[in-house]
Amino acid sequence: MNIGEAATRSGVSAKMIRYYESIGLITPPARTAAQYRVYAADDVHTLRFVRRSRDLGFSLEETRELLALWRDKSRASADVKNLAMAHVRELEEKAAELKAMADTLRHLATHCHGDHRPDCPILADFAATPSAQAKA
Amino acid sequence: MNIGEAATRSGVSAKMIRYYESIGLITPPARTAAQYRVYAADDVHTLRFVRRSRDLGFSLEETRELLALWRDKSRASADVKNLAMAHVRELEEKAAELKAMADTLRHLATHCHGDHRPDCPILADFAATPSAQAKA
DNA sequence: ATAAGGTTTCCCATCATGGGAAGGTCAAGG
DNA sequence: CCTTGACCTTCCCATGATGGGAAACCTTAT
Repeated sequence: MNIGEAATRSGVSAKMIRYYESIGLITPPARTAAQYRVYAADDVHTLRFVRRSRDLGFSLEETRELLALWRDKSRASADVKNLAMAHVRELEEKAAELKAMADTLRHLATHCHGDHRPDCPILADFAATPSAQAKA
Repeated sequence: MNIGEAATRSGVSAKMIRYYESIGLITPPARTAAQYRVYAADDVHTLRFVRRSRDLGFSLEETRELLALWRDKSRASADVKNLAMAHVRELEEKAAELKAMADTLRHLATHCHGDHRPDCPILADFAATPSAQAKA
């Protein structure tokens, strides 16, 4: 199948498939006489794997490791679990950070009248010295 | 004061100060005969404002709007509040997304032995067809 | 034969930040 | 007066993952 079909089937854009190939994440497929890339069903599996990994927030470098583990039939499941749990912690940290920002801002907003008057504690906080600021 | 001192006092790197100037976020300061940028105390306030805005997850474009509102003494606080609350919702959405990813992954990991054996439901899920996957 | 649509490579843009080079400047101390 | 070191200047490049688009080529169906 051509790259377009592989893209549709895997949910990875053709643009990204070429990019993944260029950085060595996936192996270059065969080519037709006219240089068209030709993919097999198995390549679509790999692409779906990558897609899934990306959807779960793994970077391409992490995805590369996961792919290697996936292909290594003799790897220990502990290796996979460690990588996954480390990632879980990162995700949870980032989520907590965003939540903290939202909480700070929401708190500031509750003290803002939100009417036609100009004075607003949100901007006042932004302009204040760091020591006097609401904690993020 | 020179850019270095402004950077230290505001918590914005000299590199970023120059960048903010280049994109018109902040106004170009005066220069010495030798082309050194000269900042006033007020410029440091502005930089701190930007820093604070960034720390709370606003993009530079959003920061630009906030700065404009800050400087516009006649703006309605409702405008600020609307902008802030829209951002709060964005932050909370992103946080929820990350949390969902973490939950999915954590769930998959609980079913992974995490020992020397090779079989691992995490990778199995990654390789599965989308319809059969744990929900993110 | 021609048109439509797929494919190729290549370059550019995003967003916010950092790194580093090559060169100019300033202040302190010998 | 000159050197040294710490600043400053501009300019270019890199990141990470993705998209946009151009110019050229291929394929397939009419």
